[in-house]
Amino acid sequence: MSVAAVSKVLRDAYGVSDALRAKVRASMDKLGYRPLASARGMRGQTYTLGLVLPDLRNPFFADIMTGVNNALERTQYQVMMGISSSSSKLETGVVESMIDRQMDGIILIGSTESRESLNTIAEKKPLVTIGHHDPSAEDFDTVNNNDQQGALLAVRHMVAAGYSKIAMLSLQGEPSSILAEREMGYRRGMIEAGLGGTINIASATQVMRDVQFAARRLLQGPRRPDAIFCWTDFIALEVISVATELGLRVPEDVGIVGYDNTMYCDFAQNSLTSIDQSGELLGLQATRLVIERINGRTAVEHFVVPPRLVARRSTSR
Amino acid sequence: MSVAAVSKVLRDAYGVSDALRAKVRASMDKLGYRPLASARGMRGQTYTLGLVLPDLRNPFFADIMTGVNNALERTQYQVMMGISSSSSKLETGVVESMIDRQMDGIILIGSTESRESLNTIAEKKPLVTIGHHDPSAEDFDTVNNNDQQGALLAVRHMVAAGYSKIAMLSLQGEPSSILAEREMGYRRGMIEAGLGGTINIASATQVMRDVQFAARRLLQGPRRPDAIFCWTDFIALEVISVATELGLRVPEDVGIVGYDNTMYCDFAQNSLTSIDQSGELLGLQATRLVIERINGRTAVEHFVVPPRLVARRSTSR
DNA sequence: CTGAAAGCGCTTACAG
DNA sequence: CTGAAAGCGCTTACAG
Repeated sequence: MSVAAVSKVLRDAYGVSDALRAKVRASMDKLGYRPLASARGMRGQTYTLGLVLPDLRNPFFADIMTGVNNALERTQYQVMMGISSSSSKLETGVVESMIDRQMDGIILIGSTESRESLNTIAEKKPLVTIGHHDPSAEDFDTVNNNDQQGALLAVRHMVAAGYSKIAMLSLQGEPSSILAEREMGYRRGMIEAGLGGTINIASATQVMRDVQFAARRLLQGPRRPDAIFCWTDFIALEVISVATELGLRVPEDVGIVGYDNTMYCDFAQNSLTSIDQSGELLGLQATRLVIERINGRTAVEHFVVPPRLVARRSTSR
Repeated sequence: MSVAAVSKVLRDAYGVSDALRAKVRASMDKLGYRPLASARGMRGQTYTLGLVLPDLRNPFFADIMTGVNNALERTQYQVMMGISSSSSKLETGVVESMIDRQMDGIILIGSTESRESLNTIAEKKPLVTIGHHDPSAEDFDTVNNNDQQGALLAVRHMVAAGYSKIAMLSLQGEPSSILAEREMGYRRGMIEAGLGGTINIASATQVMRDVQFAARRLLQGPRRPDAIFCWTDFIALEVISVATELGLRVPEDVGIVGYDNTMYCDFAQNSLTSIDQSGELLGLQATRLVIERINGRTAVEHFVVPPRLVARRSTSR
C-alpha cells in the first residue's frame, strides 16, 4: 500500500484493484486520515470553490447559498466565501486572494468589473458570474435573472394597479450591467404605458442614511411619485418606513415594489410586493456550471431565468 | 537574489539587507508576483483565517464581519467564511475542512459543540468562539456579550413598561450555552419582579412556519402573554407580523423585544425594542485574539461585552 | 495492478 | 548578509 495508491483511491482514479481500494479505505478510516488541501493544490485540485459576494446584509445572498450548497451535496467540493466590499481589499483583491489560495473555480456575485478584468480572472480559473449581464462574454459563464424583464413586470403591475407617477429608486455607485438592465426595463415600461414624460430615476448608496435622504427627497419633492420601484427589498422597506414617518399611507398614497422577494416581504407590517429572481436556482446553476468548467468544458454558457412578480398589499390600491 | 531571499522579504523576516529587500520588492512588483498560499501552507502559514457561521440569514453576522474586516485591515491575513448549517456538511465537517485547508486560525460563531470537541479543534489550530459561553475553557478563547444580563435587561424593561405576563420565545434545536444563559436571565428577571409564577418559555426552530406556529399558539392560548421576549430580531418581527394578523396591537396589546439590534429594528413599521450585543466589537476582538494566538499566546482569554437595551415603540405602553 | 521517484512552490535550518 | 539544499504532503508520469 503505497502513497500513490492512497492518492488514487482519494481521487477515484483508475488503476487500483478493488482489494487494494478496500484496504486503503479501511486504513483511512482507522487512522482518521484527511488529505491536506494545500498539498493537493500543489499538483492537482484543492476541491474548493471560491464564492465572492458584495455584502452579507442582503438576505437574497442566503438564497443563492442555499442553491450552492444543494449543488455541492454529494460532491467532494467545499465552498469558501469572501466579501468583496471588505473595507481594505477591493473586489479584485478578494478574487486574487482566492486564486492565491488555489480555488478550483470562482463564482462572482454582483460584480462591477469590466469584461477585460473578468477575462483576466477567467484565464486563470474557471469563472461563473451571478448578477452580471454580458451575453457575449466568451471566457466565462453568466447566470442571471432577466433584470430588464423584472423591472418591466414591476412597472406594468403598478400601472395596472392604477399608479401613474412611478419613480425608480436605483443604486448609486459603480455602474453595473444589472443596474443598466433594470433601468432600461423601467424606462421601457414607462414608455410602453405612455408615461415616458414622468420617468424619474433617483439613486442612493446602500447606506441607510443615504436611502432615507433619497426617499424623503422623492416623497417631499414637488413632483411626488405615487409609486416607487426600489432596487432591493431592504431599500423598499426603508422607503415604507420613511413614508410612514411622513404620514403617507402605503399603498393608498404611495405604492412600493421591491426586488428579490426575500423573507421580509411576507411580514404583515411590510407586505411588500416584490420581484422574485429565484436566488436558489441561480446559485445551483452557477455551481453546476463552474464544476463543469473545472471538468473541462470550454464552450460558454449563459443561463437566464425569468423573474416573477409576487403581489402583496404594498401595491393593492 | 535567491528563492530564500524572496521568502524572507515576503515574511518580513530578519536577515536581508535593505538593498536586497528593495531589489526583491521591485522585481515582485514588476513581475506581478503573488505567493501561492498552498505552497506557503506546506511549511509555514497560509495567512488565512477561517470563520464559521451558522447561517447567512441573520443580519447580526454582518455586524460581526464588519468588525473582523476592521481588525484585518493592515494585516496580511484574509478571512474565508464557511456555513455550518449547509445541508450536507455539519459544523464539525466545516471546521475539519477549514483545518484541511490549513487555516492559520479559526473563529467559530454560535457553536453548539461540546467543550471536548472544541478542545479537539483547538489542539490543531488556534480557536476563538463567538457566542459560546464557557468561562472555564482553557484551550480556546471565548468572545461574548453577557447573554444572561441581556435577557435580564429585557425583562426589567418590560416590567418597568407595565407588562407582567411576559413570555420568552426561545430557540429550539441543539442546546447551546447562550440559550442556557438567556433563559437563565429571563427566569431571574421574572423571579426578581415577583413574576416567577408566570414564567413561560416557548420555543421554535428558525424555520418561518415554526415560528409562526409558536407565535400563534402563544397569542391565542389560554394564558396569553402581554409581552414576548424573542430569541432574535427576525423572530420578533415574525411575532409582530402574527400579532398584527390576529388583530392585536403592538405595543398596546402585546409588547415585543428582540435581540441583536439589527438595522430592521429602526424601520417605522417595526420600531422594535432590542438588545444590542455590539456585534462589530465581538468580531474585532475575536480576530485580534486569534491572531495573538497564532503569534504564540497560550494563556486563555475570555472577553465579555455588556449588552445594551435600545428602547423603541414596540414596548412603549 | 502496483509502487518508486520526481516535482509542485514555498520555508527553514544551515553553511559560506 | 546571502544562498544552496532539504523537506512539507500530495499527484503524476513511468517502470516493474
